[in-house]
Amino acid sequence: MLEPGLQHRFAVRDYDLATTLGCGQAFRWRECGGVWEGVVDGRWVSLRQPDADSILAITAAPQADWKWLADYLQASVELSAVLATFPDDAPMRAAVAHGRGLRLLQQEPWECLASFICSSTKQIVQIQQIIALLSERFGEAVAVPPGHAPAFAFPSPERLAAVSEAELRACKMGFRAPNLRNAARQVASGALRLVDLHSPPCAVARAELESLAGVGRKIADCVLLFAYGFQEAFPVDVWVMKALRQLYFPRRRPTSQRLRSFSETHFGPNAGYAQQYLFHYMRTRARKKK
DNA sequence: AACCAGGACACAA
DNA sequence: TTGTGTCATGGT
Repeated sequence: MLEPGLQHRFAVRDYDLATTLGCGQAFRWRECGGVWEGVVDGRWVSLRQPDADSILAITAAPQADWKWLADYLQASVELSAVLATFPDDAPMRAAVAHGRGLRLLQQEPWECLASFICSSTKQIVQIQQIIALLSERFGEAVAVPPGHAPAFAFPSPERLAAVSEAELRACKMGFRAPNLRNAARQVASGALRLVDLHSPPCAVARAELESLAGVGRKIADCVLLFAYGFQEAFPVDVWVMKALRQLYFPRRRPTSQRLRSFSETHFGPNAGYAQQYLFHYMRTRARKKK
């Protein structure tokens, strides 16, 4: 039996852990035989879902409380209430049926911002590789179970601000390196205060993020949605663009203006959540028809 | 072996 | 306002 404090059971409903951790919103999870290992807020953690009603967490160090992980997993969010706000149309029904139990996580803002700065025109497996290299090389070692391979926290903005562009490029991020370095400097210096982006309206927080080089509408929306919980943020990447064109405007040629206004009005107050279902659907449905 | 990937940006028309 | 080239790297 494990020491008390090293394990915890979260009671969940309508929660699919594998889909949630593997759907491309977070990049630090590795799955092995149904067990997912990752580092959240500098804590090594392994997760598994033995049955529909529970998620079991194991950590390497005793936890006084588990709020940090409950918040990250959004375990107490009533998913049915979210789904009820989605438009009742054929594409959305198909996407929801395909991604049962998919949840949005609540990630740490700096890690989320840095990760998505590295994400542009990269496949998810490559993003995972970049983030793994960054963490191994520049992150602090964290406590792991006895005999377990070492694990590392996501590197702080202060640490990354002190890393050379060449060292960042060596993590395979290519032309994104100067953008990450600049963002780290802005955050480390206090010029950009990420903690202050929780309070203002979404559009104001978005403008702050977009002031960074290499951060446009899409990456800003990912951070607004995945880290700050702005449910109206609707990141449009190549897959979601494909969903809009193929599923909602087949055999038409909508202007980009039209697509934008459509995506801003059609999906309701939890548009960002709906977006993640469309993204996952387009990316993983049978044989990934391109 | 081409084509594409959770883009952003400067610049052209 | 919309279209095109560029950036770096590797999966499919």
